[in-house]
Amino acid sequence: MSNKVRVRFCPSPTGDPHVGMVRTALFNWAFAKHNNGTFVFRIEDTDTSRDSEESYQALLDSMRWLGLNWDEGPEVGGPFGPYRQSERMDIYKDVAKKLYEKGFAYHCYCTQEEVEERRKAQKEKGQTPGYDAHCRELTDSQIAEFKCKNREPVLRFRMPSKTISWNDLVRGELSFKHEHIPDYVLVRANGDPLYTLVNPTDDALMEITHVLRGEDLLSSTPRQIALYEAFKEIGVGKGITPDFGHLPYVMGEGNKKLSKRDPESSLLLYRREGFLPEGLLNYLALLGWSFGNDIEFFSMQEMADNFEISRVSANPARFDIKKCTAINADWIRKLSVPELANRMEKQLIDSKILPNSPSPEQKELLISATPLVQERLETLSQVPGMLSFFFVSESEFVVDKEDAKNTLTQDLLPALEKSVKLLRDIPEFKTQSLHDELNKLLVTEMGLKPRVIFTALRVAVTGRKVSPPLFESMEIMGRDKVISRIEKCLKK
RNA sequence: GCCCCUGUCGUCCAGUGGCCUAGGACGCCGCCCUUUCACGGCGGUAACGCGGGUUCGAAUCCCGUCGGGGGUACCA
Repeated sequence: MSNKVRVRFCPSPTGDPHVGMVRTALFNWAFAKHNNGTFVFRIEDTDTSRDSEESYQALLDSMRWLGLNWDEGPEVGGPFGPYRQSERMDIYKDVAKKLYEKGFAYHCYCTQEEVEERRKAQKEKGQTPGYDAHCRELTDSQIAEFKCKNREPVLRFRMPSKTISWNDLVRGELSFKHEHIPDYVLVRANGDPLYTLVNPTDDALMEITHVLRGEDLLSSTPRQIALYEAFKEIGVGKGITPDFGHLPYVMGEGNKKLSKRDPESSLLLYRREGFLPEGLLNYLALLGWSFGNDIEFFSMQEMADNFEISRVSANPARFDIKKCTAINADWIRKLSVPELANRMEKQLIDSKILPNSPSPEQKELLISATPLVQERLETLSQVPGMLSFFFVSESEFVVDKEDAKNTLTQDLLPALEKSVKLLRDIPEFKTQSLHDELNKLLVTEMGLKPRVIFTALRVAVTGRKVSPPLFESMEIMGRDKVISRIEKCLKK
């Protein structure tokens, strides 16, 4: 069991969770499940200036909403905890010390300005800019001199002079020459450990075997691999370097990476807009991965069963809201009626159309209305607009002005009057007989166009041109409500 | 500038030397169904960035070129 797959998802709690992040989490999750491995959830909150408790909570909440359950991590625990980096500072301090003592890292006294200036000079000469190893071999007297100037050193990693290559899980063989990977900072002058140190440290300590992360981390991989080799020497972790796989970007409109700042990248937005976690995840899975056949509609479990990392594409994918919506609509249609009704209920409560605890009658009404809208919903946010007419009281009910224009016209009033009479007398207030009788009266006898008169009735009864099927809606509402609404129109 | 990644319909994905006159999905257009809108059904639209090779044969291999993205931090 020692070669068990262990992967991690390790976001920073800064700002709202976004869809690119979800995609990364999903692929890690699927990879873990597929390989019967462990999915570790770790919080990288070492940057106190940017992290917030609020984001942290939003992160956990989002992961739970999506159903991306973790085997180890916050609130779940596990043998490698704690899983929040802010609680692991002593560990990093210790690793940094070992690195320094064994000569894998050194103190660098250069100021940021000095480094920047030399970088500029390198650029002008057409060289790869980067730290020039200035402080690699300082003498004691040089160090003493810096100390006199009250300079606090940063801790820099001593990159080995060799080409570093690895077989990327999604991109294949990759290699970087040592002159392009300068010595980099592990610990700030003020003592704060950086991502460059804490991320590999925790991966090593948590015995992570596969690192699946965004393409943006691609260029930092060689330095991490070198760090792992040092870890092996100083006994941090089990001495294994994980396999790396770099996932392509999720792009927004145009050609830019979907960043946290883009509103359309916020997971919360999609949640608010009434996307189902199933639908969103299904769509995100398609961004960079496929079964290899033409199947595009699948559950997370099916994805996990079939997830091959080698099938992940390396090219960036644009997030297409239209397709995401289409898949979401498929998922809505796939839900069972009680399940959909349940989710719609939440939506209706949130938009104040239903009270916090709906009455049994309201619940029943919702259940019977659900099949009528199931195939016309794309997102849950459309529910209130489509169903409110069922629930509002007669005094609150209003006909949409725009929709009434050109549909509820003067010349149709006689027909509506006759309809009311018919509705009052019809023995069976059921879909079929309503359809038959109204059709007979209005179309056959009065010679009206079905399209015209039924649209008028629809607007009168539901308040909208677009609504659940008319006769079904009438049956569900019941005789009194239907008649009262038509009469209301007649009075005007 | 330097380094790295990447390049098939508008978008996402399929395609790893002949099954490709390039397939599916979303979008868009048209038709059918129909009491509106949808749903569903049917059909259409539309792509291998470019130039050289290699080969009997290339979207698939090689070289070049152009384009897109990222990195080049005491960010991640």
